[in-house]
Amino acid sequence: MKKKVSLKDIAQKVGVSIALVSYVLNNKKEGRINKDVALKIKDTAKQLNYKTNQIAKSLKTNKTYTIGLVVSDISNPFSSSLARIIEDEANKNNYTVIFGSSDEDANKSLKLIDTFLNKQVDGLIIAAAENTASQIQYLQEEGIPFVLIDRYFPELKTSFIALDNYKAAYEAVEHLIKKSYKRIALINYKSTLFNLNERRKGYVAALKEHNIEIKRSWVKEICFNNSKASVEKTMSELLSLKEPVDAILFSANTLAVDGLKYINKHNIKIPEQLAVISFDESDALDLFHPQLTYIKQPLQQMGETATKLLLENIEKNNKIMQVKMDGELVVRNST
Amino acid sequence: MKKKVSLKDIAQKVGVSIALVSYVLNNKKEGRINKDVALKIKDTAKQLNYKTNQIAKSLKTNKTYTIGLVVSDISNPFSSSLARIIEDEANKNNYTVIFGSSDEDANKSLKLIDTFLNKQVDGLIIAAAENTASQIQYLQEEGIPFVLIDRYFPELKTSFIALDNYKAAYEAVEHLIKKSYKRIALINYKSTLFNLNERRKGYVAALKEHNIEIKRSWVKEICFNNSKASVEKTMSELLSLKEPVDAILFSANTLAVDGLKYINKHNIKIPEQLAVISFDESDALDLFHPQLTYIKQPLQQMGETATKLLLENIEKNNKIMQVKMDGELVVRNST
DNA sequence: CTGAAAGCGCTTACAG
DNA sequence: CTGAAAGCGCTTACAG
Repeated sequence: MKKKVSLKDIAQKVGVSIALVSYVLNNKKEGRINKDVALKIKDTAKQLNYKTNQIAKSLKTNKTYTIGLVVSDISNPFSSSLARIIEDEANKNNYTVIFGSSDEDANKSLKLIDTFLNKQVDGLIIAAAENTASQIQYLQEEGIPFVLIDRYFPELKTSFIALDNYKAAYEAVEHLIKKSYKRIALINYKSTLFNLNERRKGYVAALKEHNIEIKRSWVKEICFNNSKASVEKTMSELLSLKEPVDAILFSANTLAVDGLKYINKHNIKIPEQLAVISFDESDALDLFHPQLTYIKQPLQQMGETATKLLLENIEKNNKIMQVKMDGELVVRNST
Repeated sequence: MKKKVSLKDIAQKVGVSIALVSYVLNNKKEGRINKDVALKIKDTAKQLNYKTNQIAKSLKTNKTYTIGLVVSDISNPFSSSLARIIEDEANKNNYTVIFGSSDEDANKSLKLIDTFLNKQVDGLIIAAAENTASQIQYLQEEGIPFVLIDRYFPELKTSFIALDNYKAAYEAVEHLIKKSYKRIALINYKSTLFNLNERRKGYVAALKEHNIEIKRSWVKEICFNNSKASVEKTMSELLSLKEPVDAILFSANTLAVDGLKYINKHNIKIPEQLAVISFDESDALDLFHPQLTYIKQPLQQMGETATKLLLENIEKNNKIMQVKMDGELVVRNST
C-alpha cells in the first residue's frame, strides 16, 4: 500500500506548521487566517489528495462517528430493512454503521458489543437477544449511549423504540374472531424475550375477552434454531387435531415463511380452510397467493426515531426515552 | 460516559510500566516476564474491566481489523445474504465489517469508499455500481486491498468473484427452449454494468444458437429507480403484443418480485400462459405458486471466497485473483 | 495571524 | 526481566 499523505506532508510543502494546516482544513478560526495561505493549503491538500486519518482524529477527539448495530440476523428482511433505514439516517449525520448478527445468542451478542466498544463506537443500536439484560445494564452503568430497538427489558429503565406488541397481537386476533374464526392458533418463538411474550399475552387476552376458551394445543413455540422442520411439525399437529384450528397467527415473518411453505406443499386452501396472519411484512408475504393479512410495523419510523434518539444522546444529553409504536393490521385476502 | 480504564491505570495500580502491561496483555515476550507480575497485571486488568482502545492501537499498528462492504442495497435479500456470509467469515478472523448501500449511484459509492478509507479500513469488498470504474482504479493505484463481488469491470485487472452470467443466462434460456417456449422475453435493468450485459448476451446467444429470431420488443430494460411501475408497464406490453411472449427471464430477483406481483394481480397462469425464470433466490420466489425456476448463485461460496481472498491480500501479498463461478438452474414448476 | 508543545492510548526497538 | 522514550497523525489551549 502506498504511503498516505498526512498533515505534515502538506505543512512541509506549503511551509507552514501542522497546526495551521489542521485549522484550515477543519475551517476553524476562519477569517483569522491569511487568505492566501489558507487557499494554498487547501489547494495543496487537494493536489496531494489528502484524506483525513479518522483514526488519529478519533484518538484525539474521542469521537469515531461510528455506531454499532446489533441485529438478530442481517439476512432476515426485518433486520436488513431496519439496517437500511438506520444506515440512511446515520449517513445523513455523517455517521457510519458497523453491524453484527447475534443469532439470538447471548454470547455472540456480548462478543459483538465488546468488539464495538473496543472500536470506540459513539453509540449502539441493539435488537437485544434473549438473556442479554446484564449486557444492557452494563452499558447503562458505563453511561454508553445506546437505544434498544424492537426488543427491550421492562425491568431496565433504558431507551427503547418498540412496537406495542400486546396491542398488535390483540387486534390481529380480534380481527380473526370478527371474521368468525373459532379455533385460533399462535405460532411463536420459544423465548423469554419480552416482545414475544407480549404477543402471546395479546393473543390470550383477545380470546379471553371474547369468551373463547383457549386450548393448550393451540399455542406453539418454536426454537430459534432448526425452526423450519419444527414449524412443519407444528403445522401438521395443528391441522390434525380432532378439531383442527381454522386460523393461525405467526408471530414473526420467518415463522410465517416456513408455515406458508408447508401450506403450499400440502395445498391447504387459504382462507377457506385456514386463515393466516403474520407479524412483519416482506415480499414473500406479498407474493403468496392469496396475499397475506399482516401486522405492519412502522419500520421507517422506528429506525429513524431510534437513530435520531441515539445521535441526540451522543451529541447532547444522554436522556432516556421509551417509545411504543402502534402496528397497523393490513387486511388482505388470507383472512 | 464514565472514564475508560487505560493501560496507564493498570500500570499505576500494579506499580509497573505501561510497556510491561502492554506486553503482558498482548502475550508478547511470554516466558521472559516474571510470572507473578504477569498474573497480577492480568488480574488487575480483569478487575478494572479493561478494554483495549482499538483506536489507539490502530493508530500505532496501522491496522483496524475492519473491512468496508459496499453493496447495492442492504435491504435487498441478495445484498443482505452476502453481507451475512461476509460478516461470519470476517468475524471468524476477528474482523468487523462496516457497510453502506450505493443505490447503484456512483456518487454515493464514492462517498462511501472515501469514508471507509478515512476510517482506515484494512480492505474493501465492493459490489461495484455503474460508472465506478475510476473509483476502483484509484483503489488499485493506491494499492488498497479490495475484492469486487458480483460485478466487475473487464477492462480493469482487479480481483473479483462473480457469477458466469453469460453461461447462466444461456442455460436458463436453453432450458426454456427445450421446454418448447418460442417467444422468450428478457427483463433486465437498464445499465452498463458488465454482469447485466453478460446476462443479455447469454440470452441472445441461446436464442441465436437455436435459430429463434429475436424480436426487439422482447428485450426490456428497467431503470433502477421507479422500477416497480416500470416493470408493470413492461409486463403489460409483453403480454399484449400481437404475439404475446410465452416466457420471461428476469435478470434479478427484485425485477422478478415486481413482475410476479403483476402476474398475481392479473391472474396469469404460470406456467401454462407464461413461463418464468429468475436470477437469484429468495423466500419470495419460494412462496409464489407455483414455485419459481431460478438461477441459484453460489452465495455462500462467493461471500466466503471473497472474504478469504481479501484477508489474504490484507495480511500477505496483494495478489490478483479472478474467479467466475457457475450458477445452478433450479428447475421447479414455473417452466 | 501563526507556531511550539502537549497529549489522546497505545506499541515496540533499544538499552540495561 | 523491565522501563524510558519515541512515535503513530491528529487537535487545541496557550503564547506571542
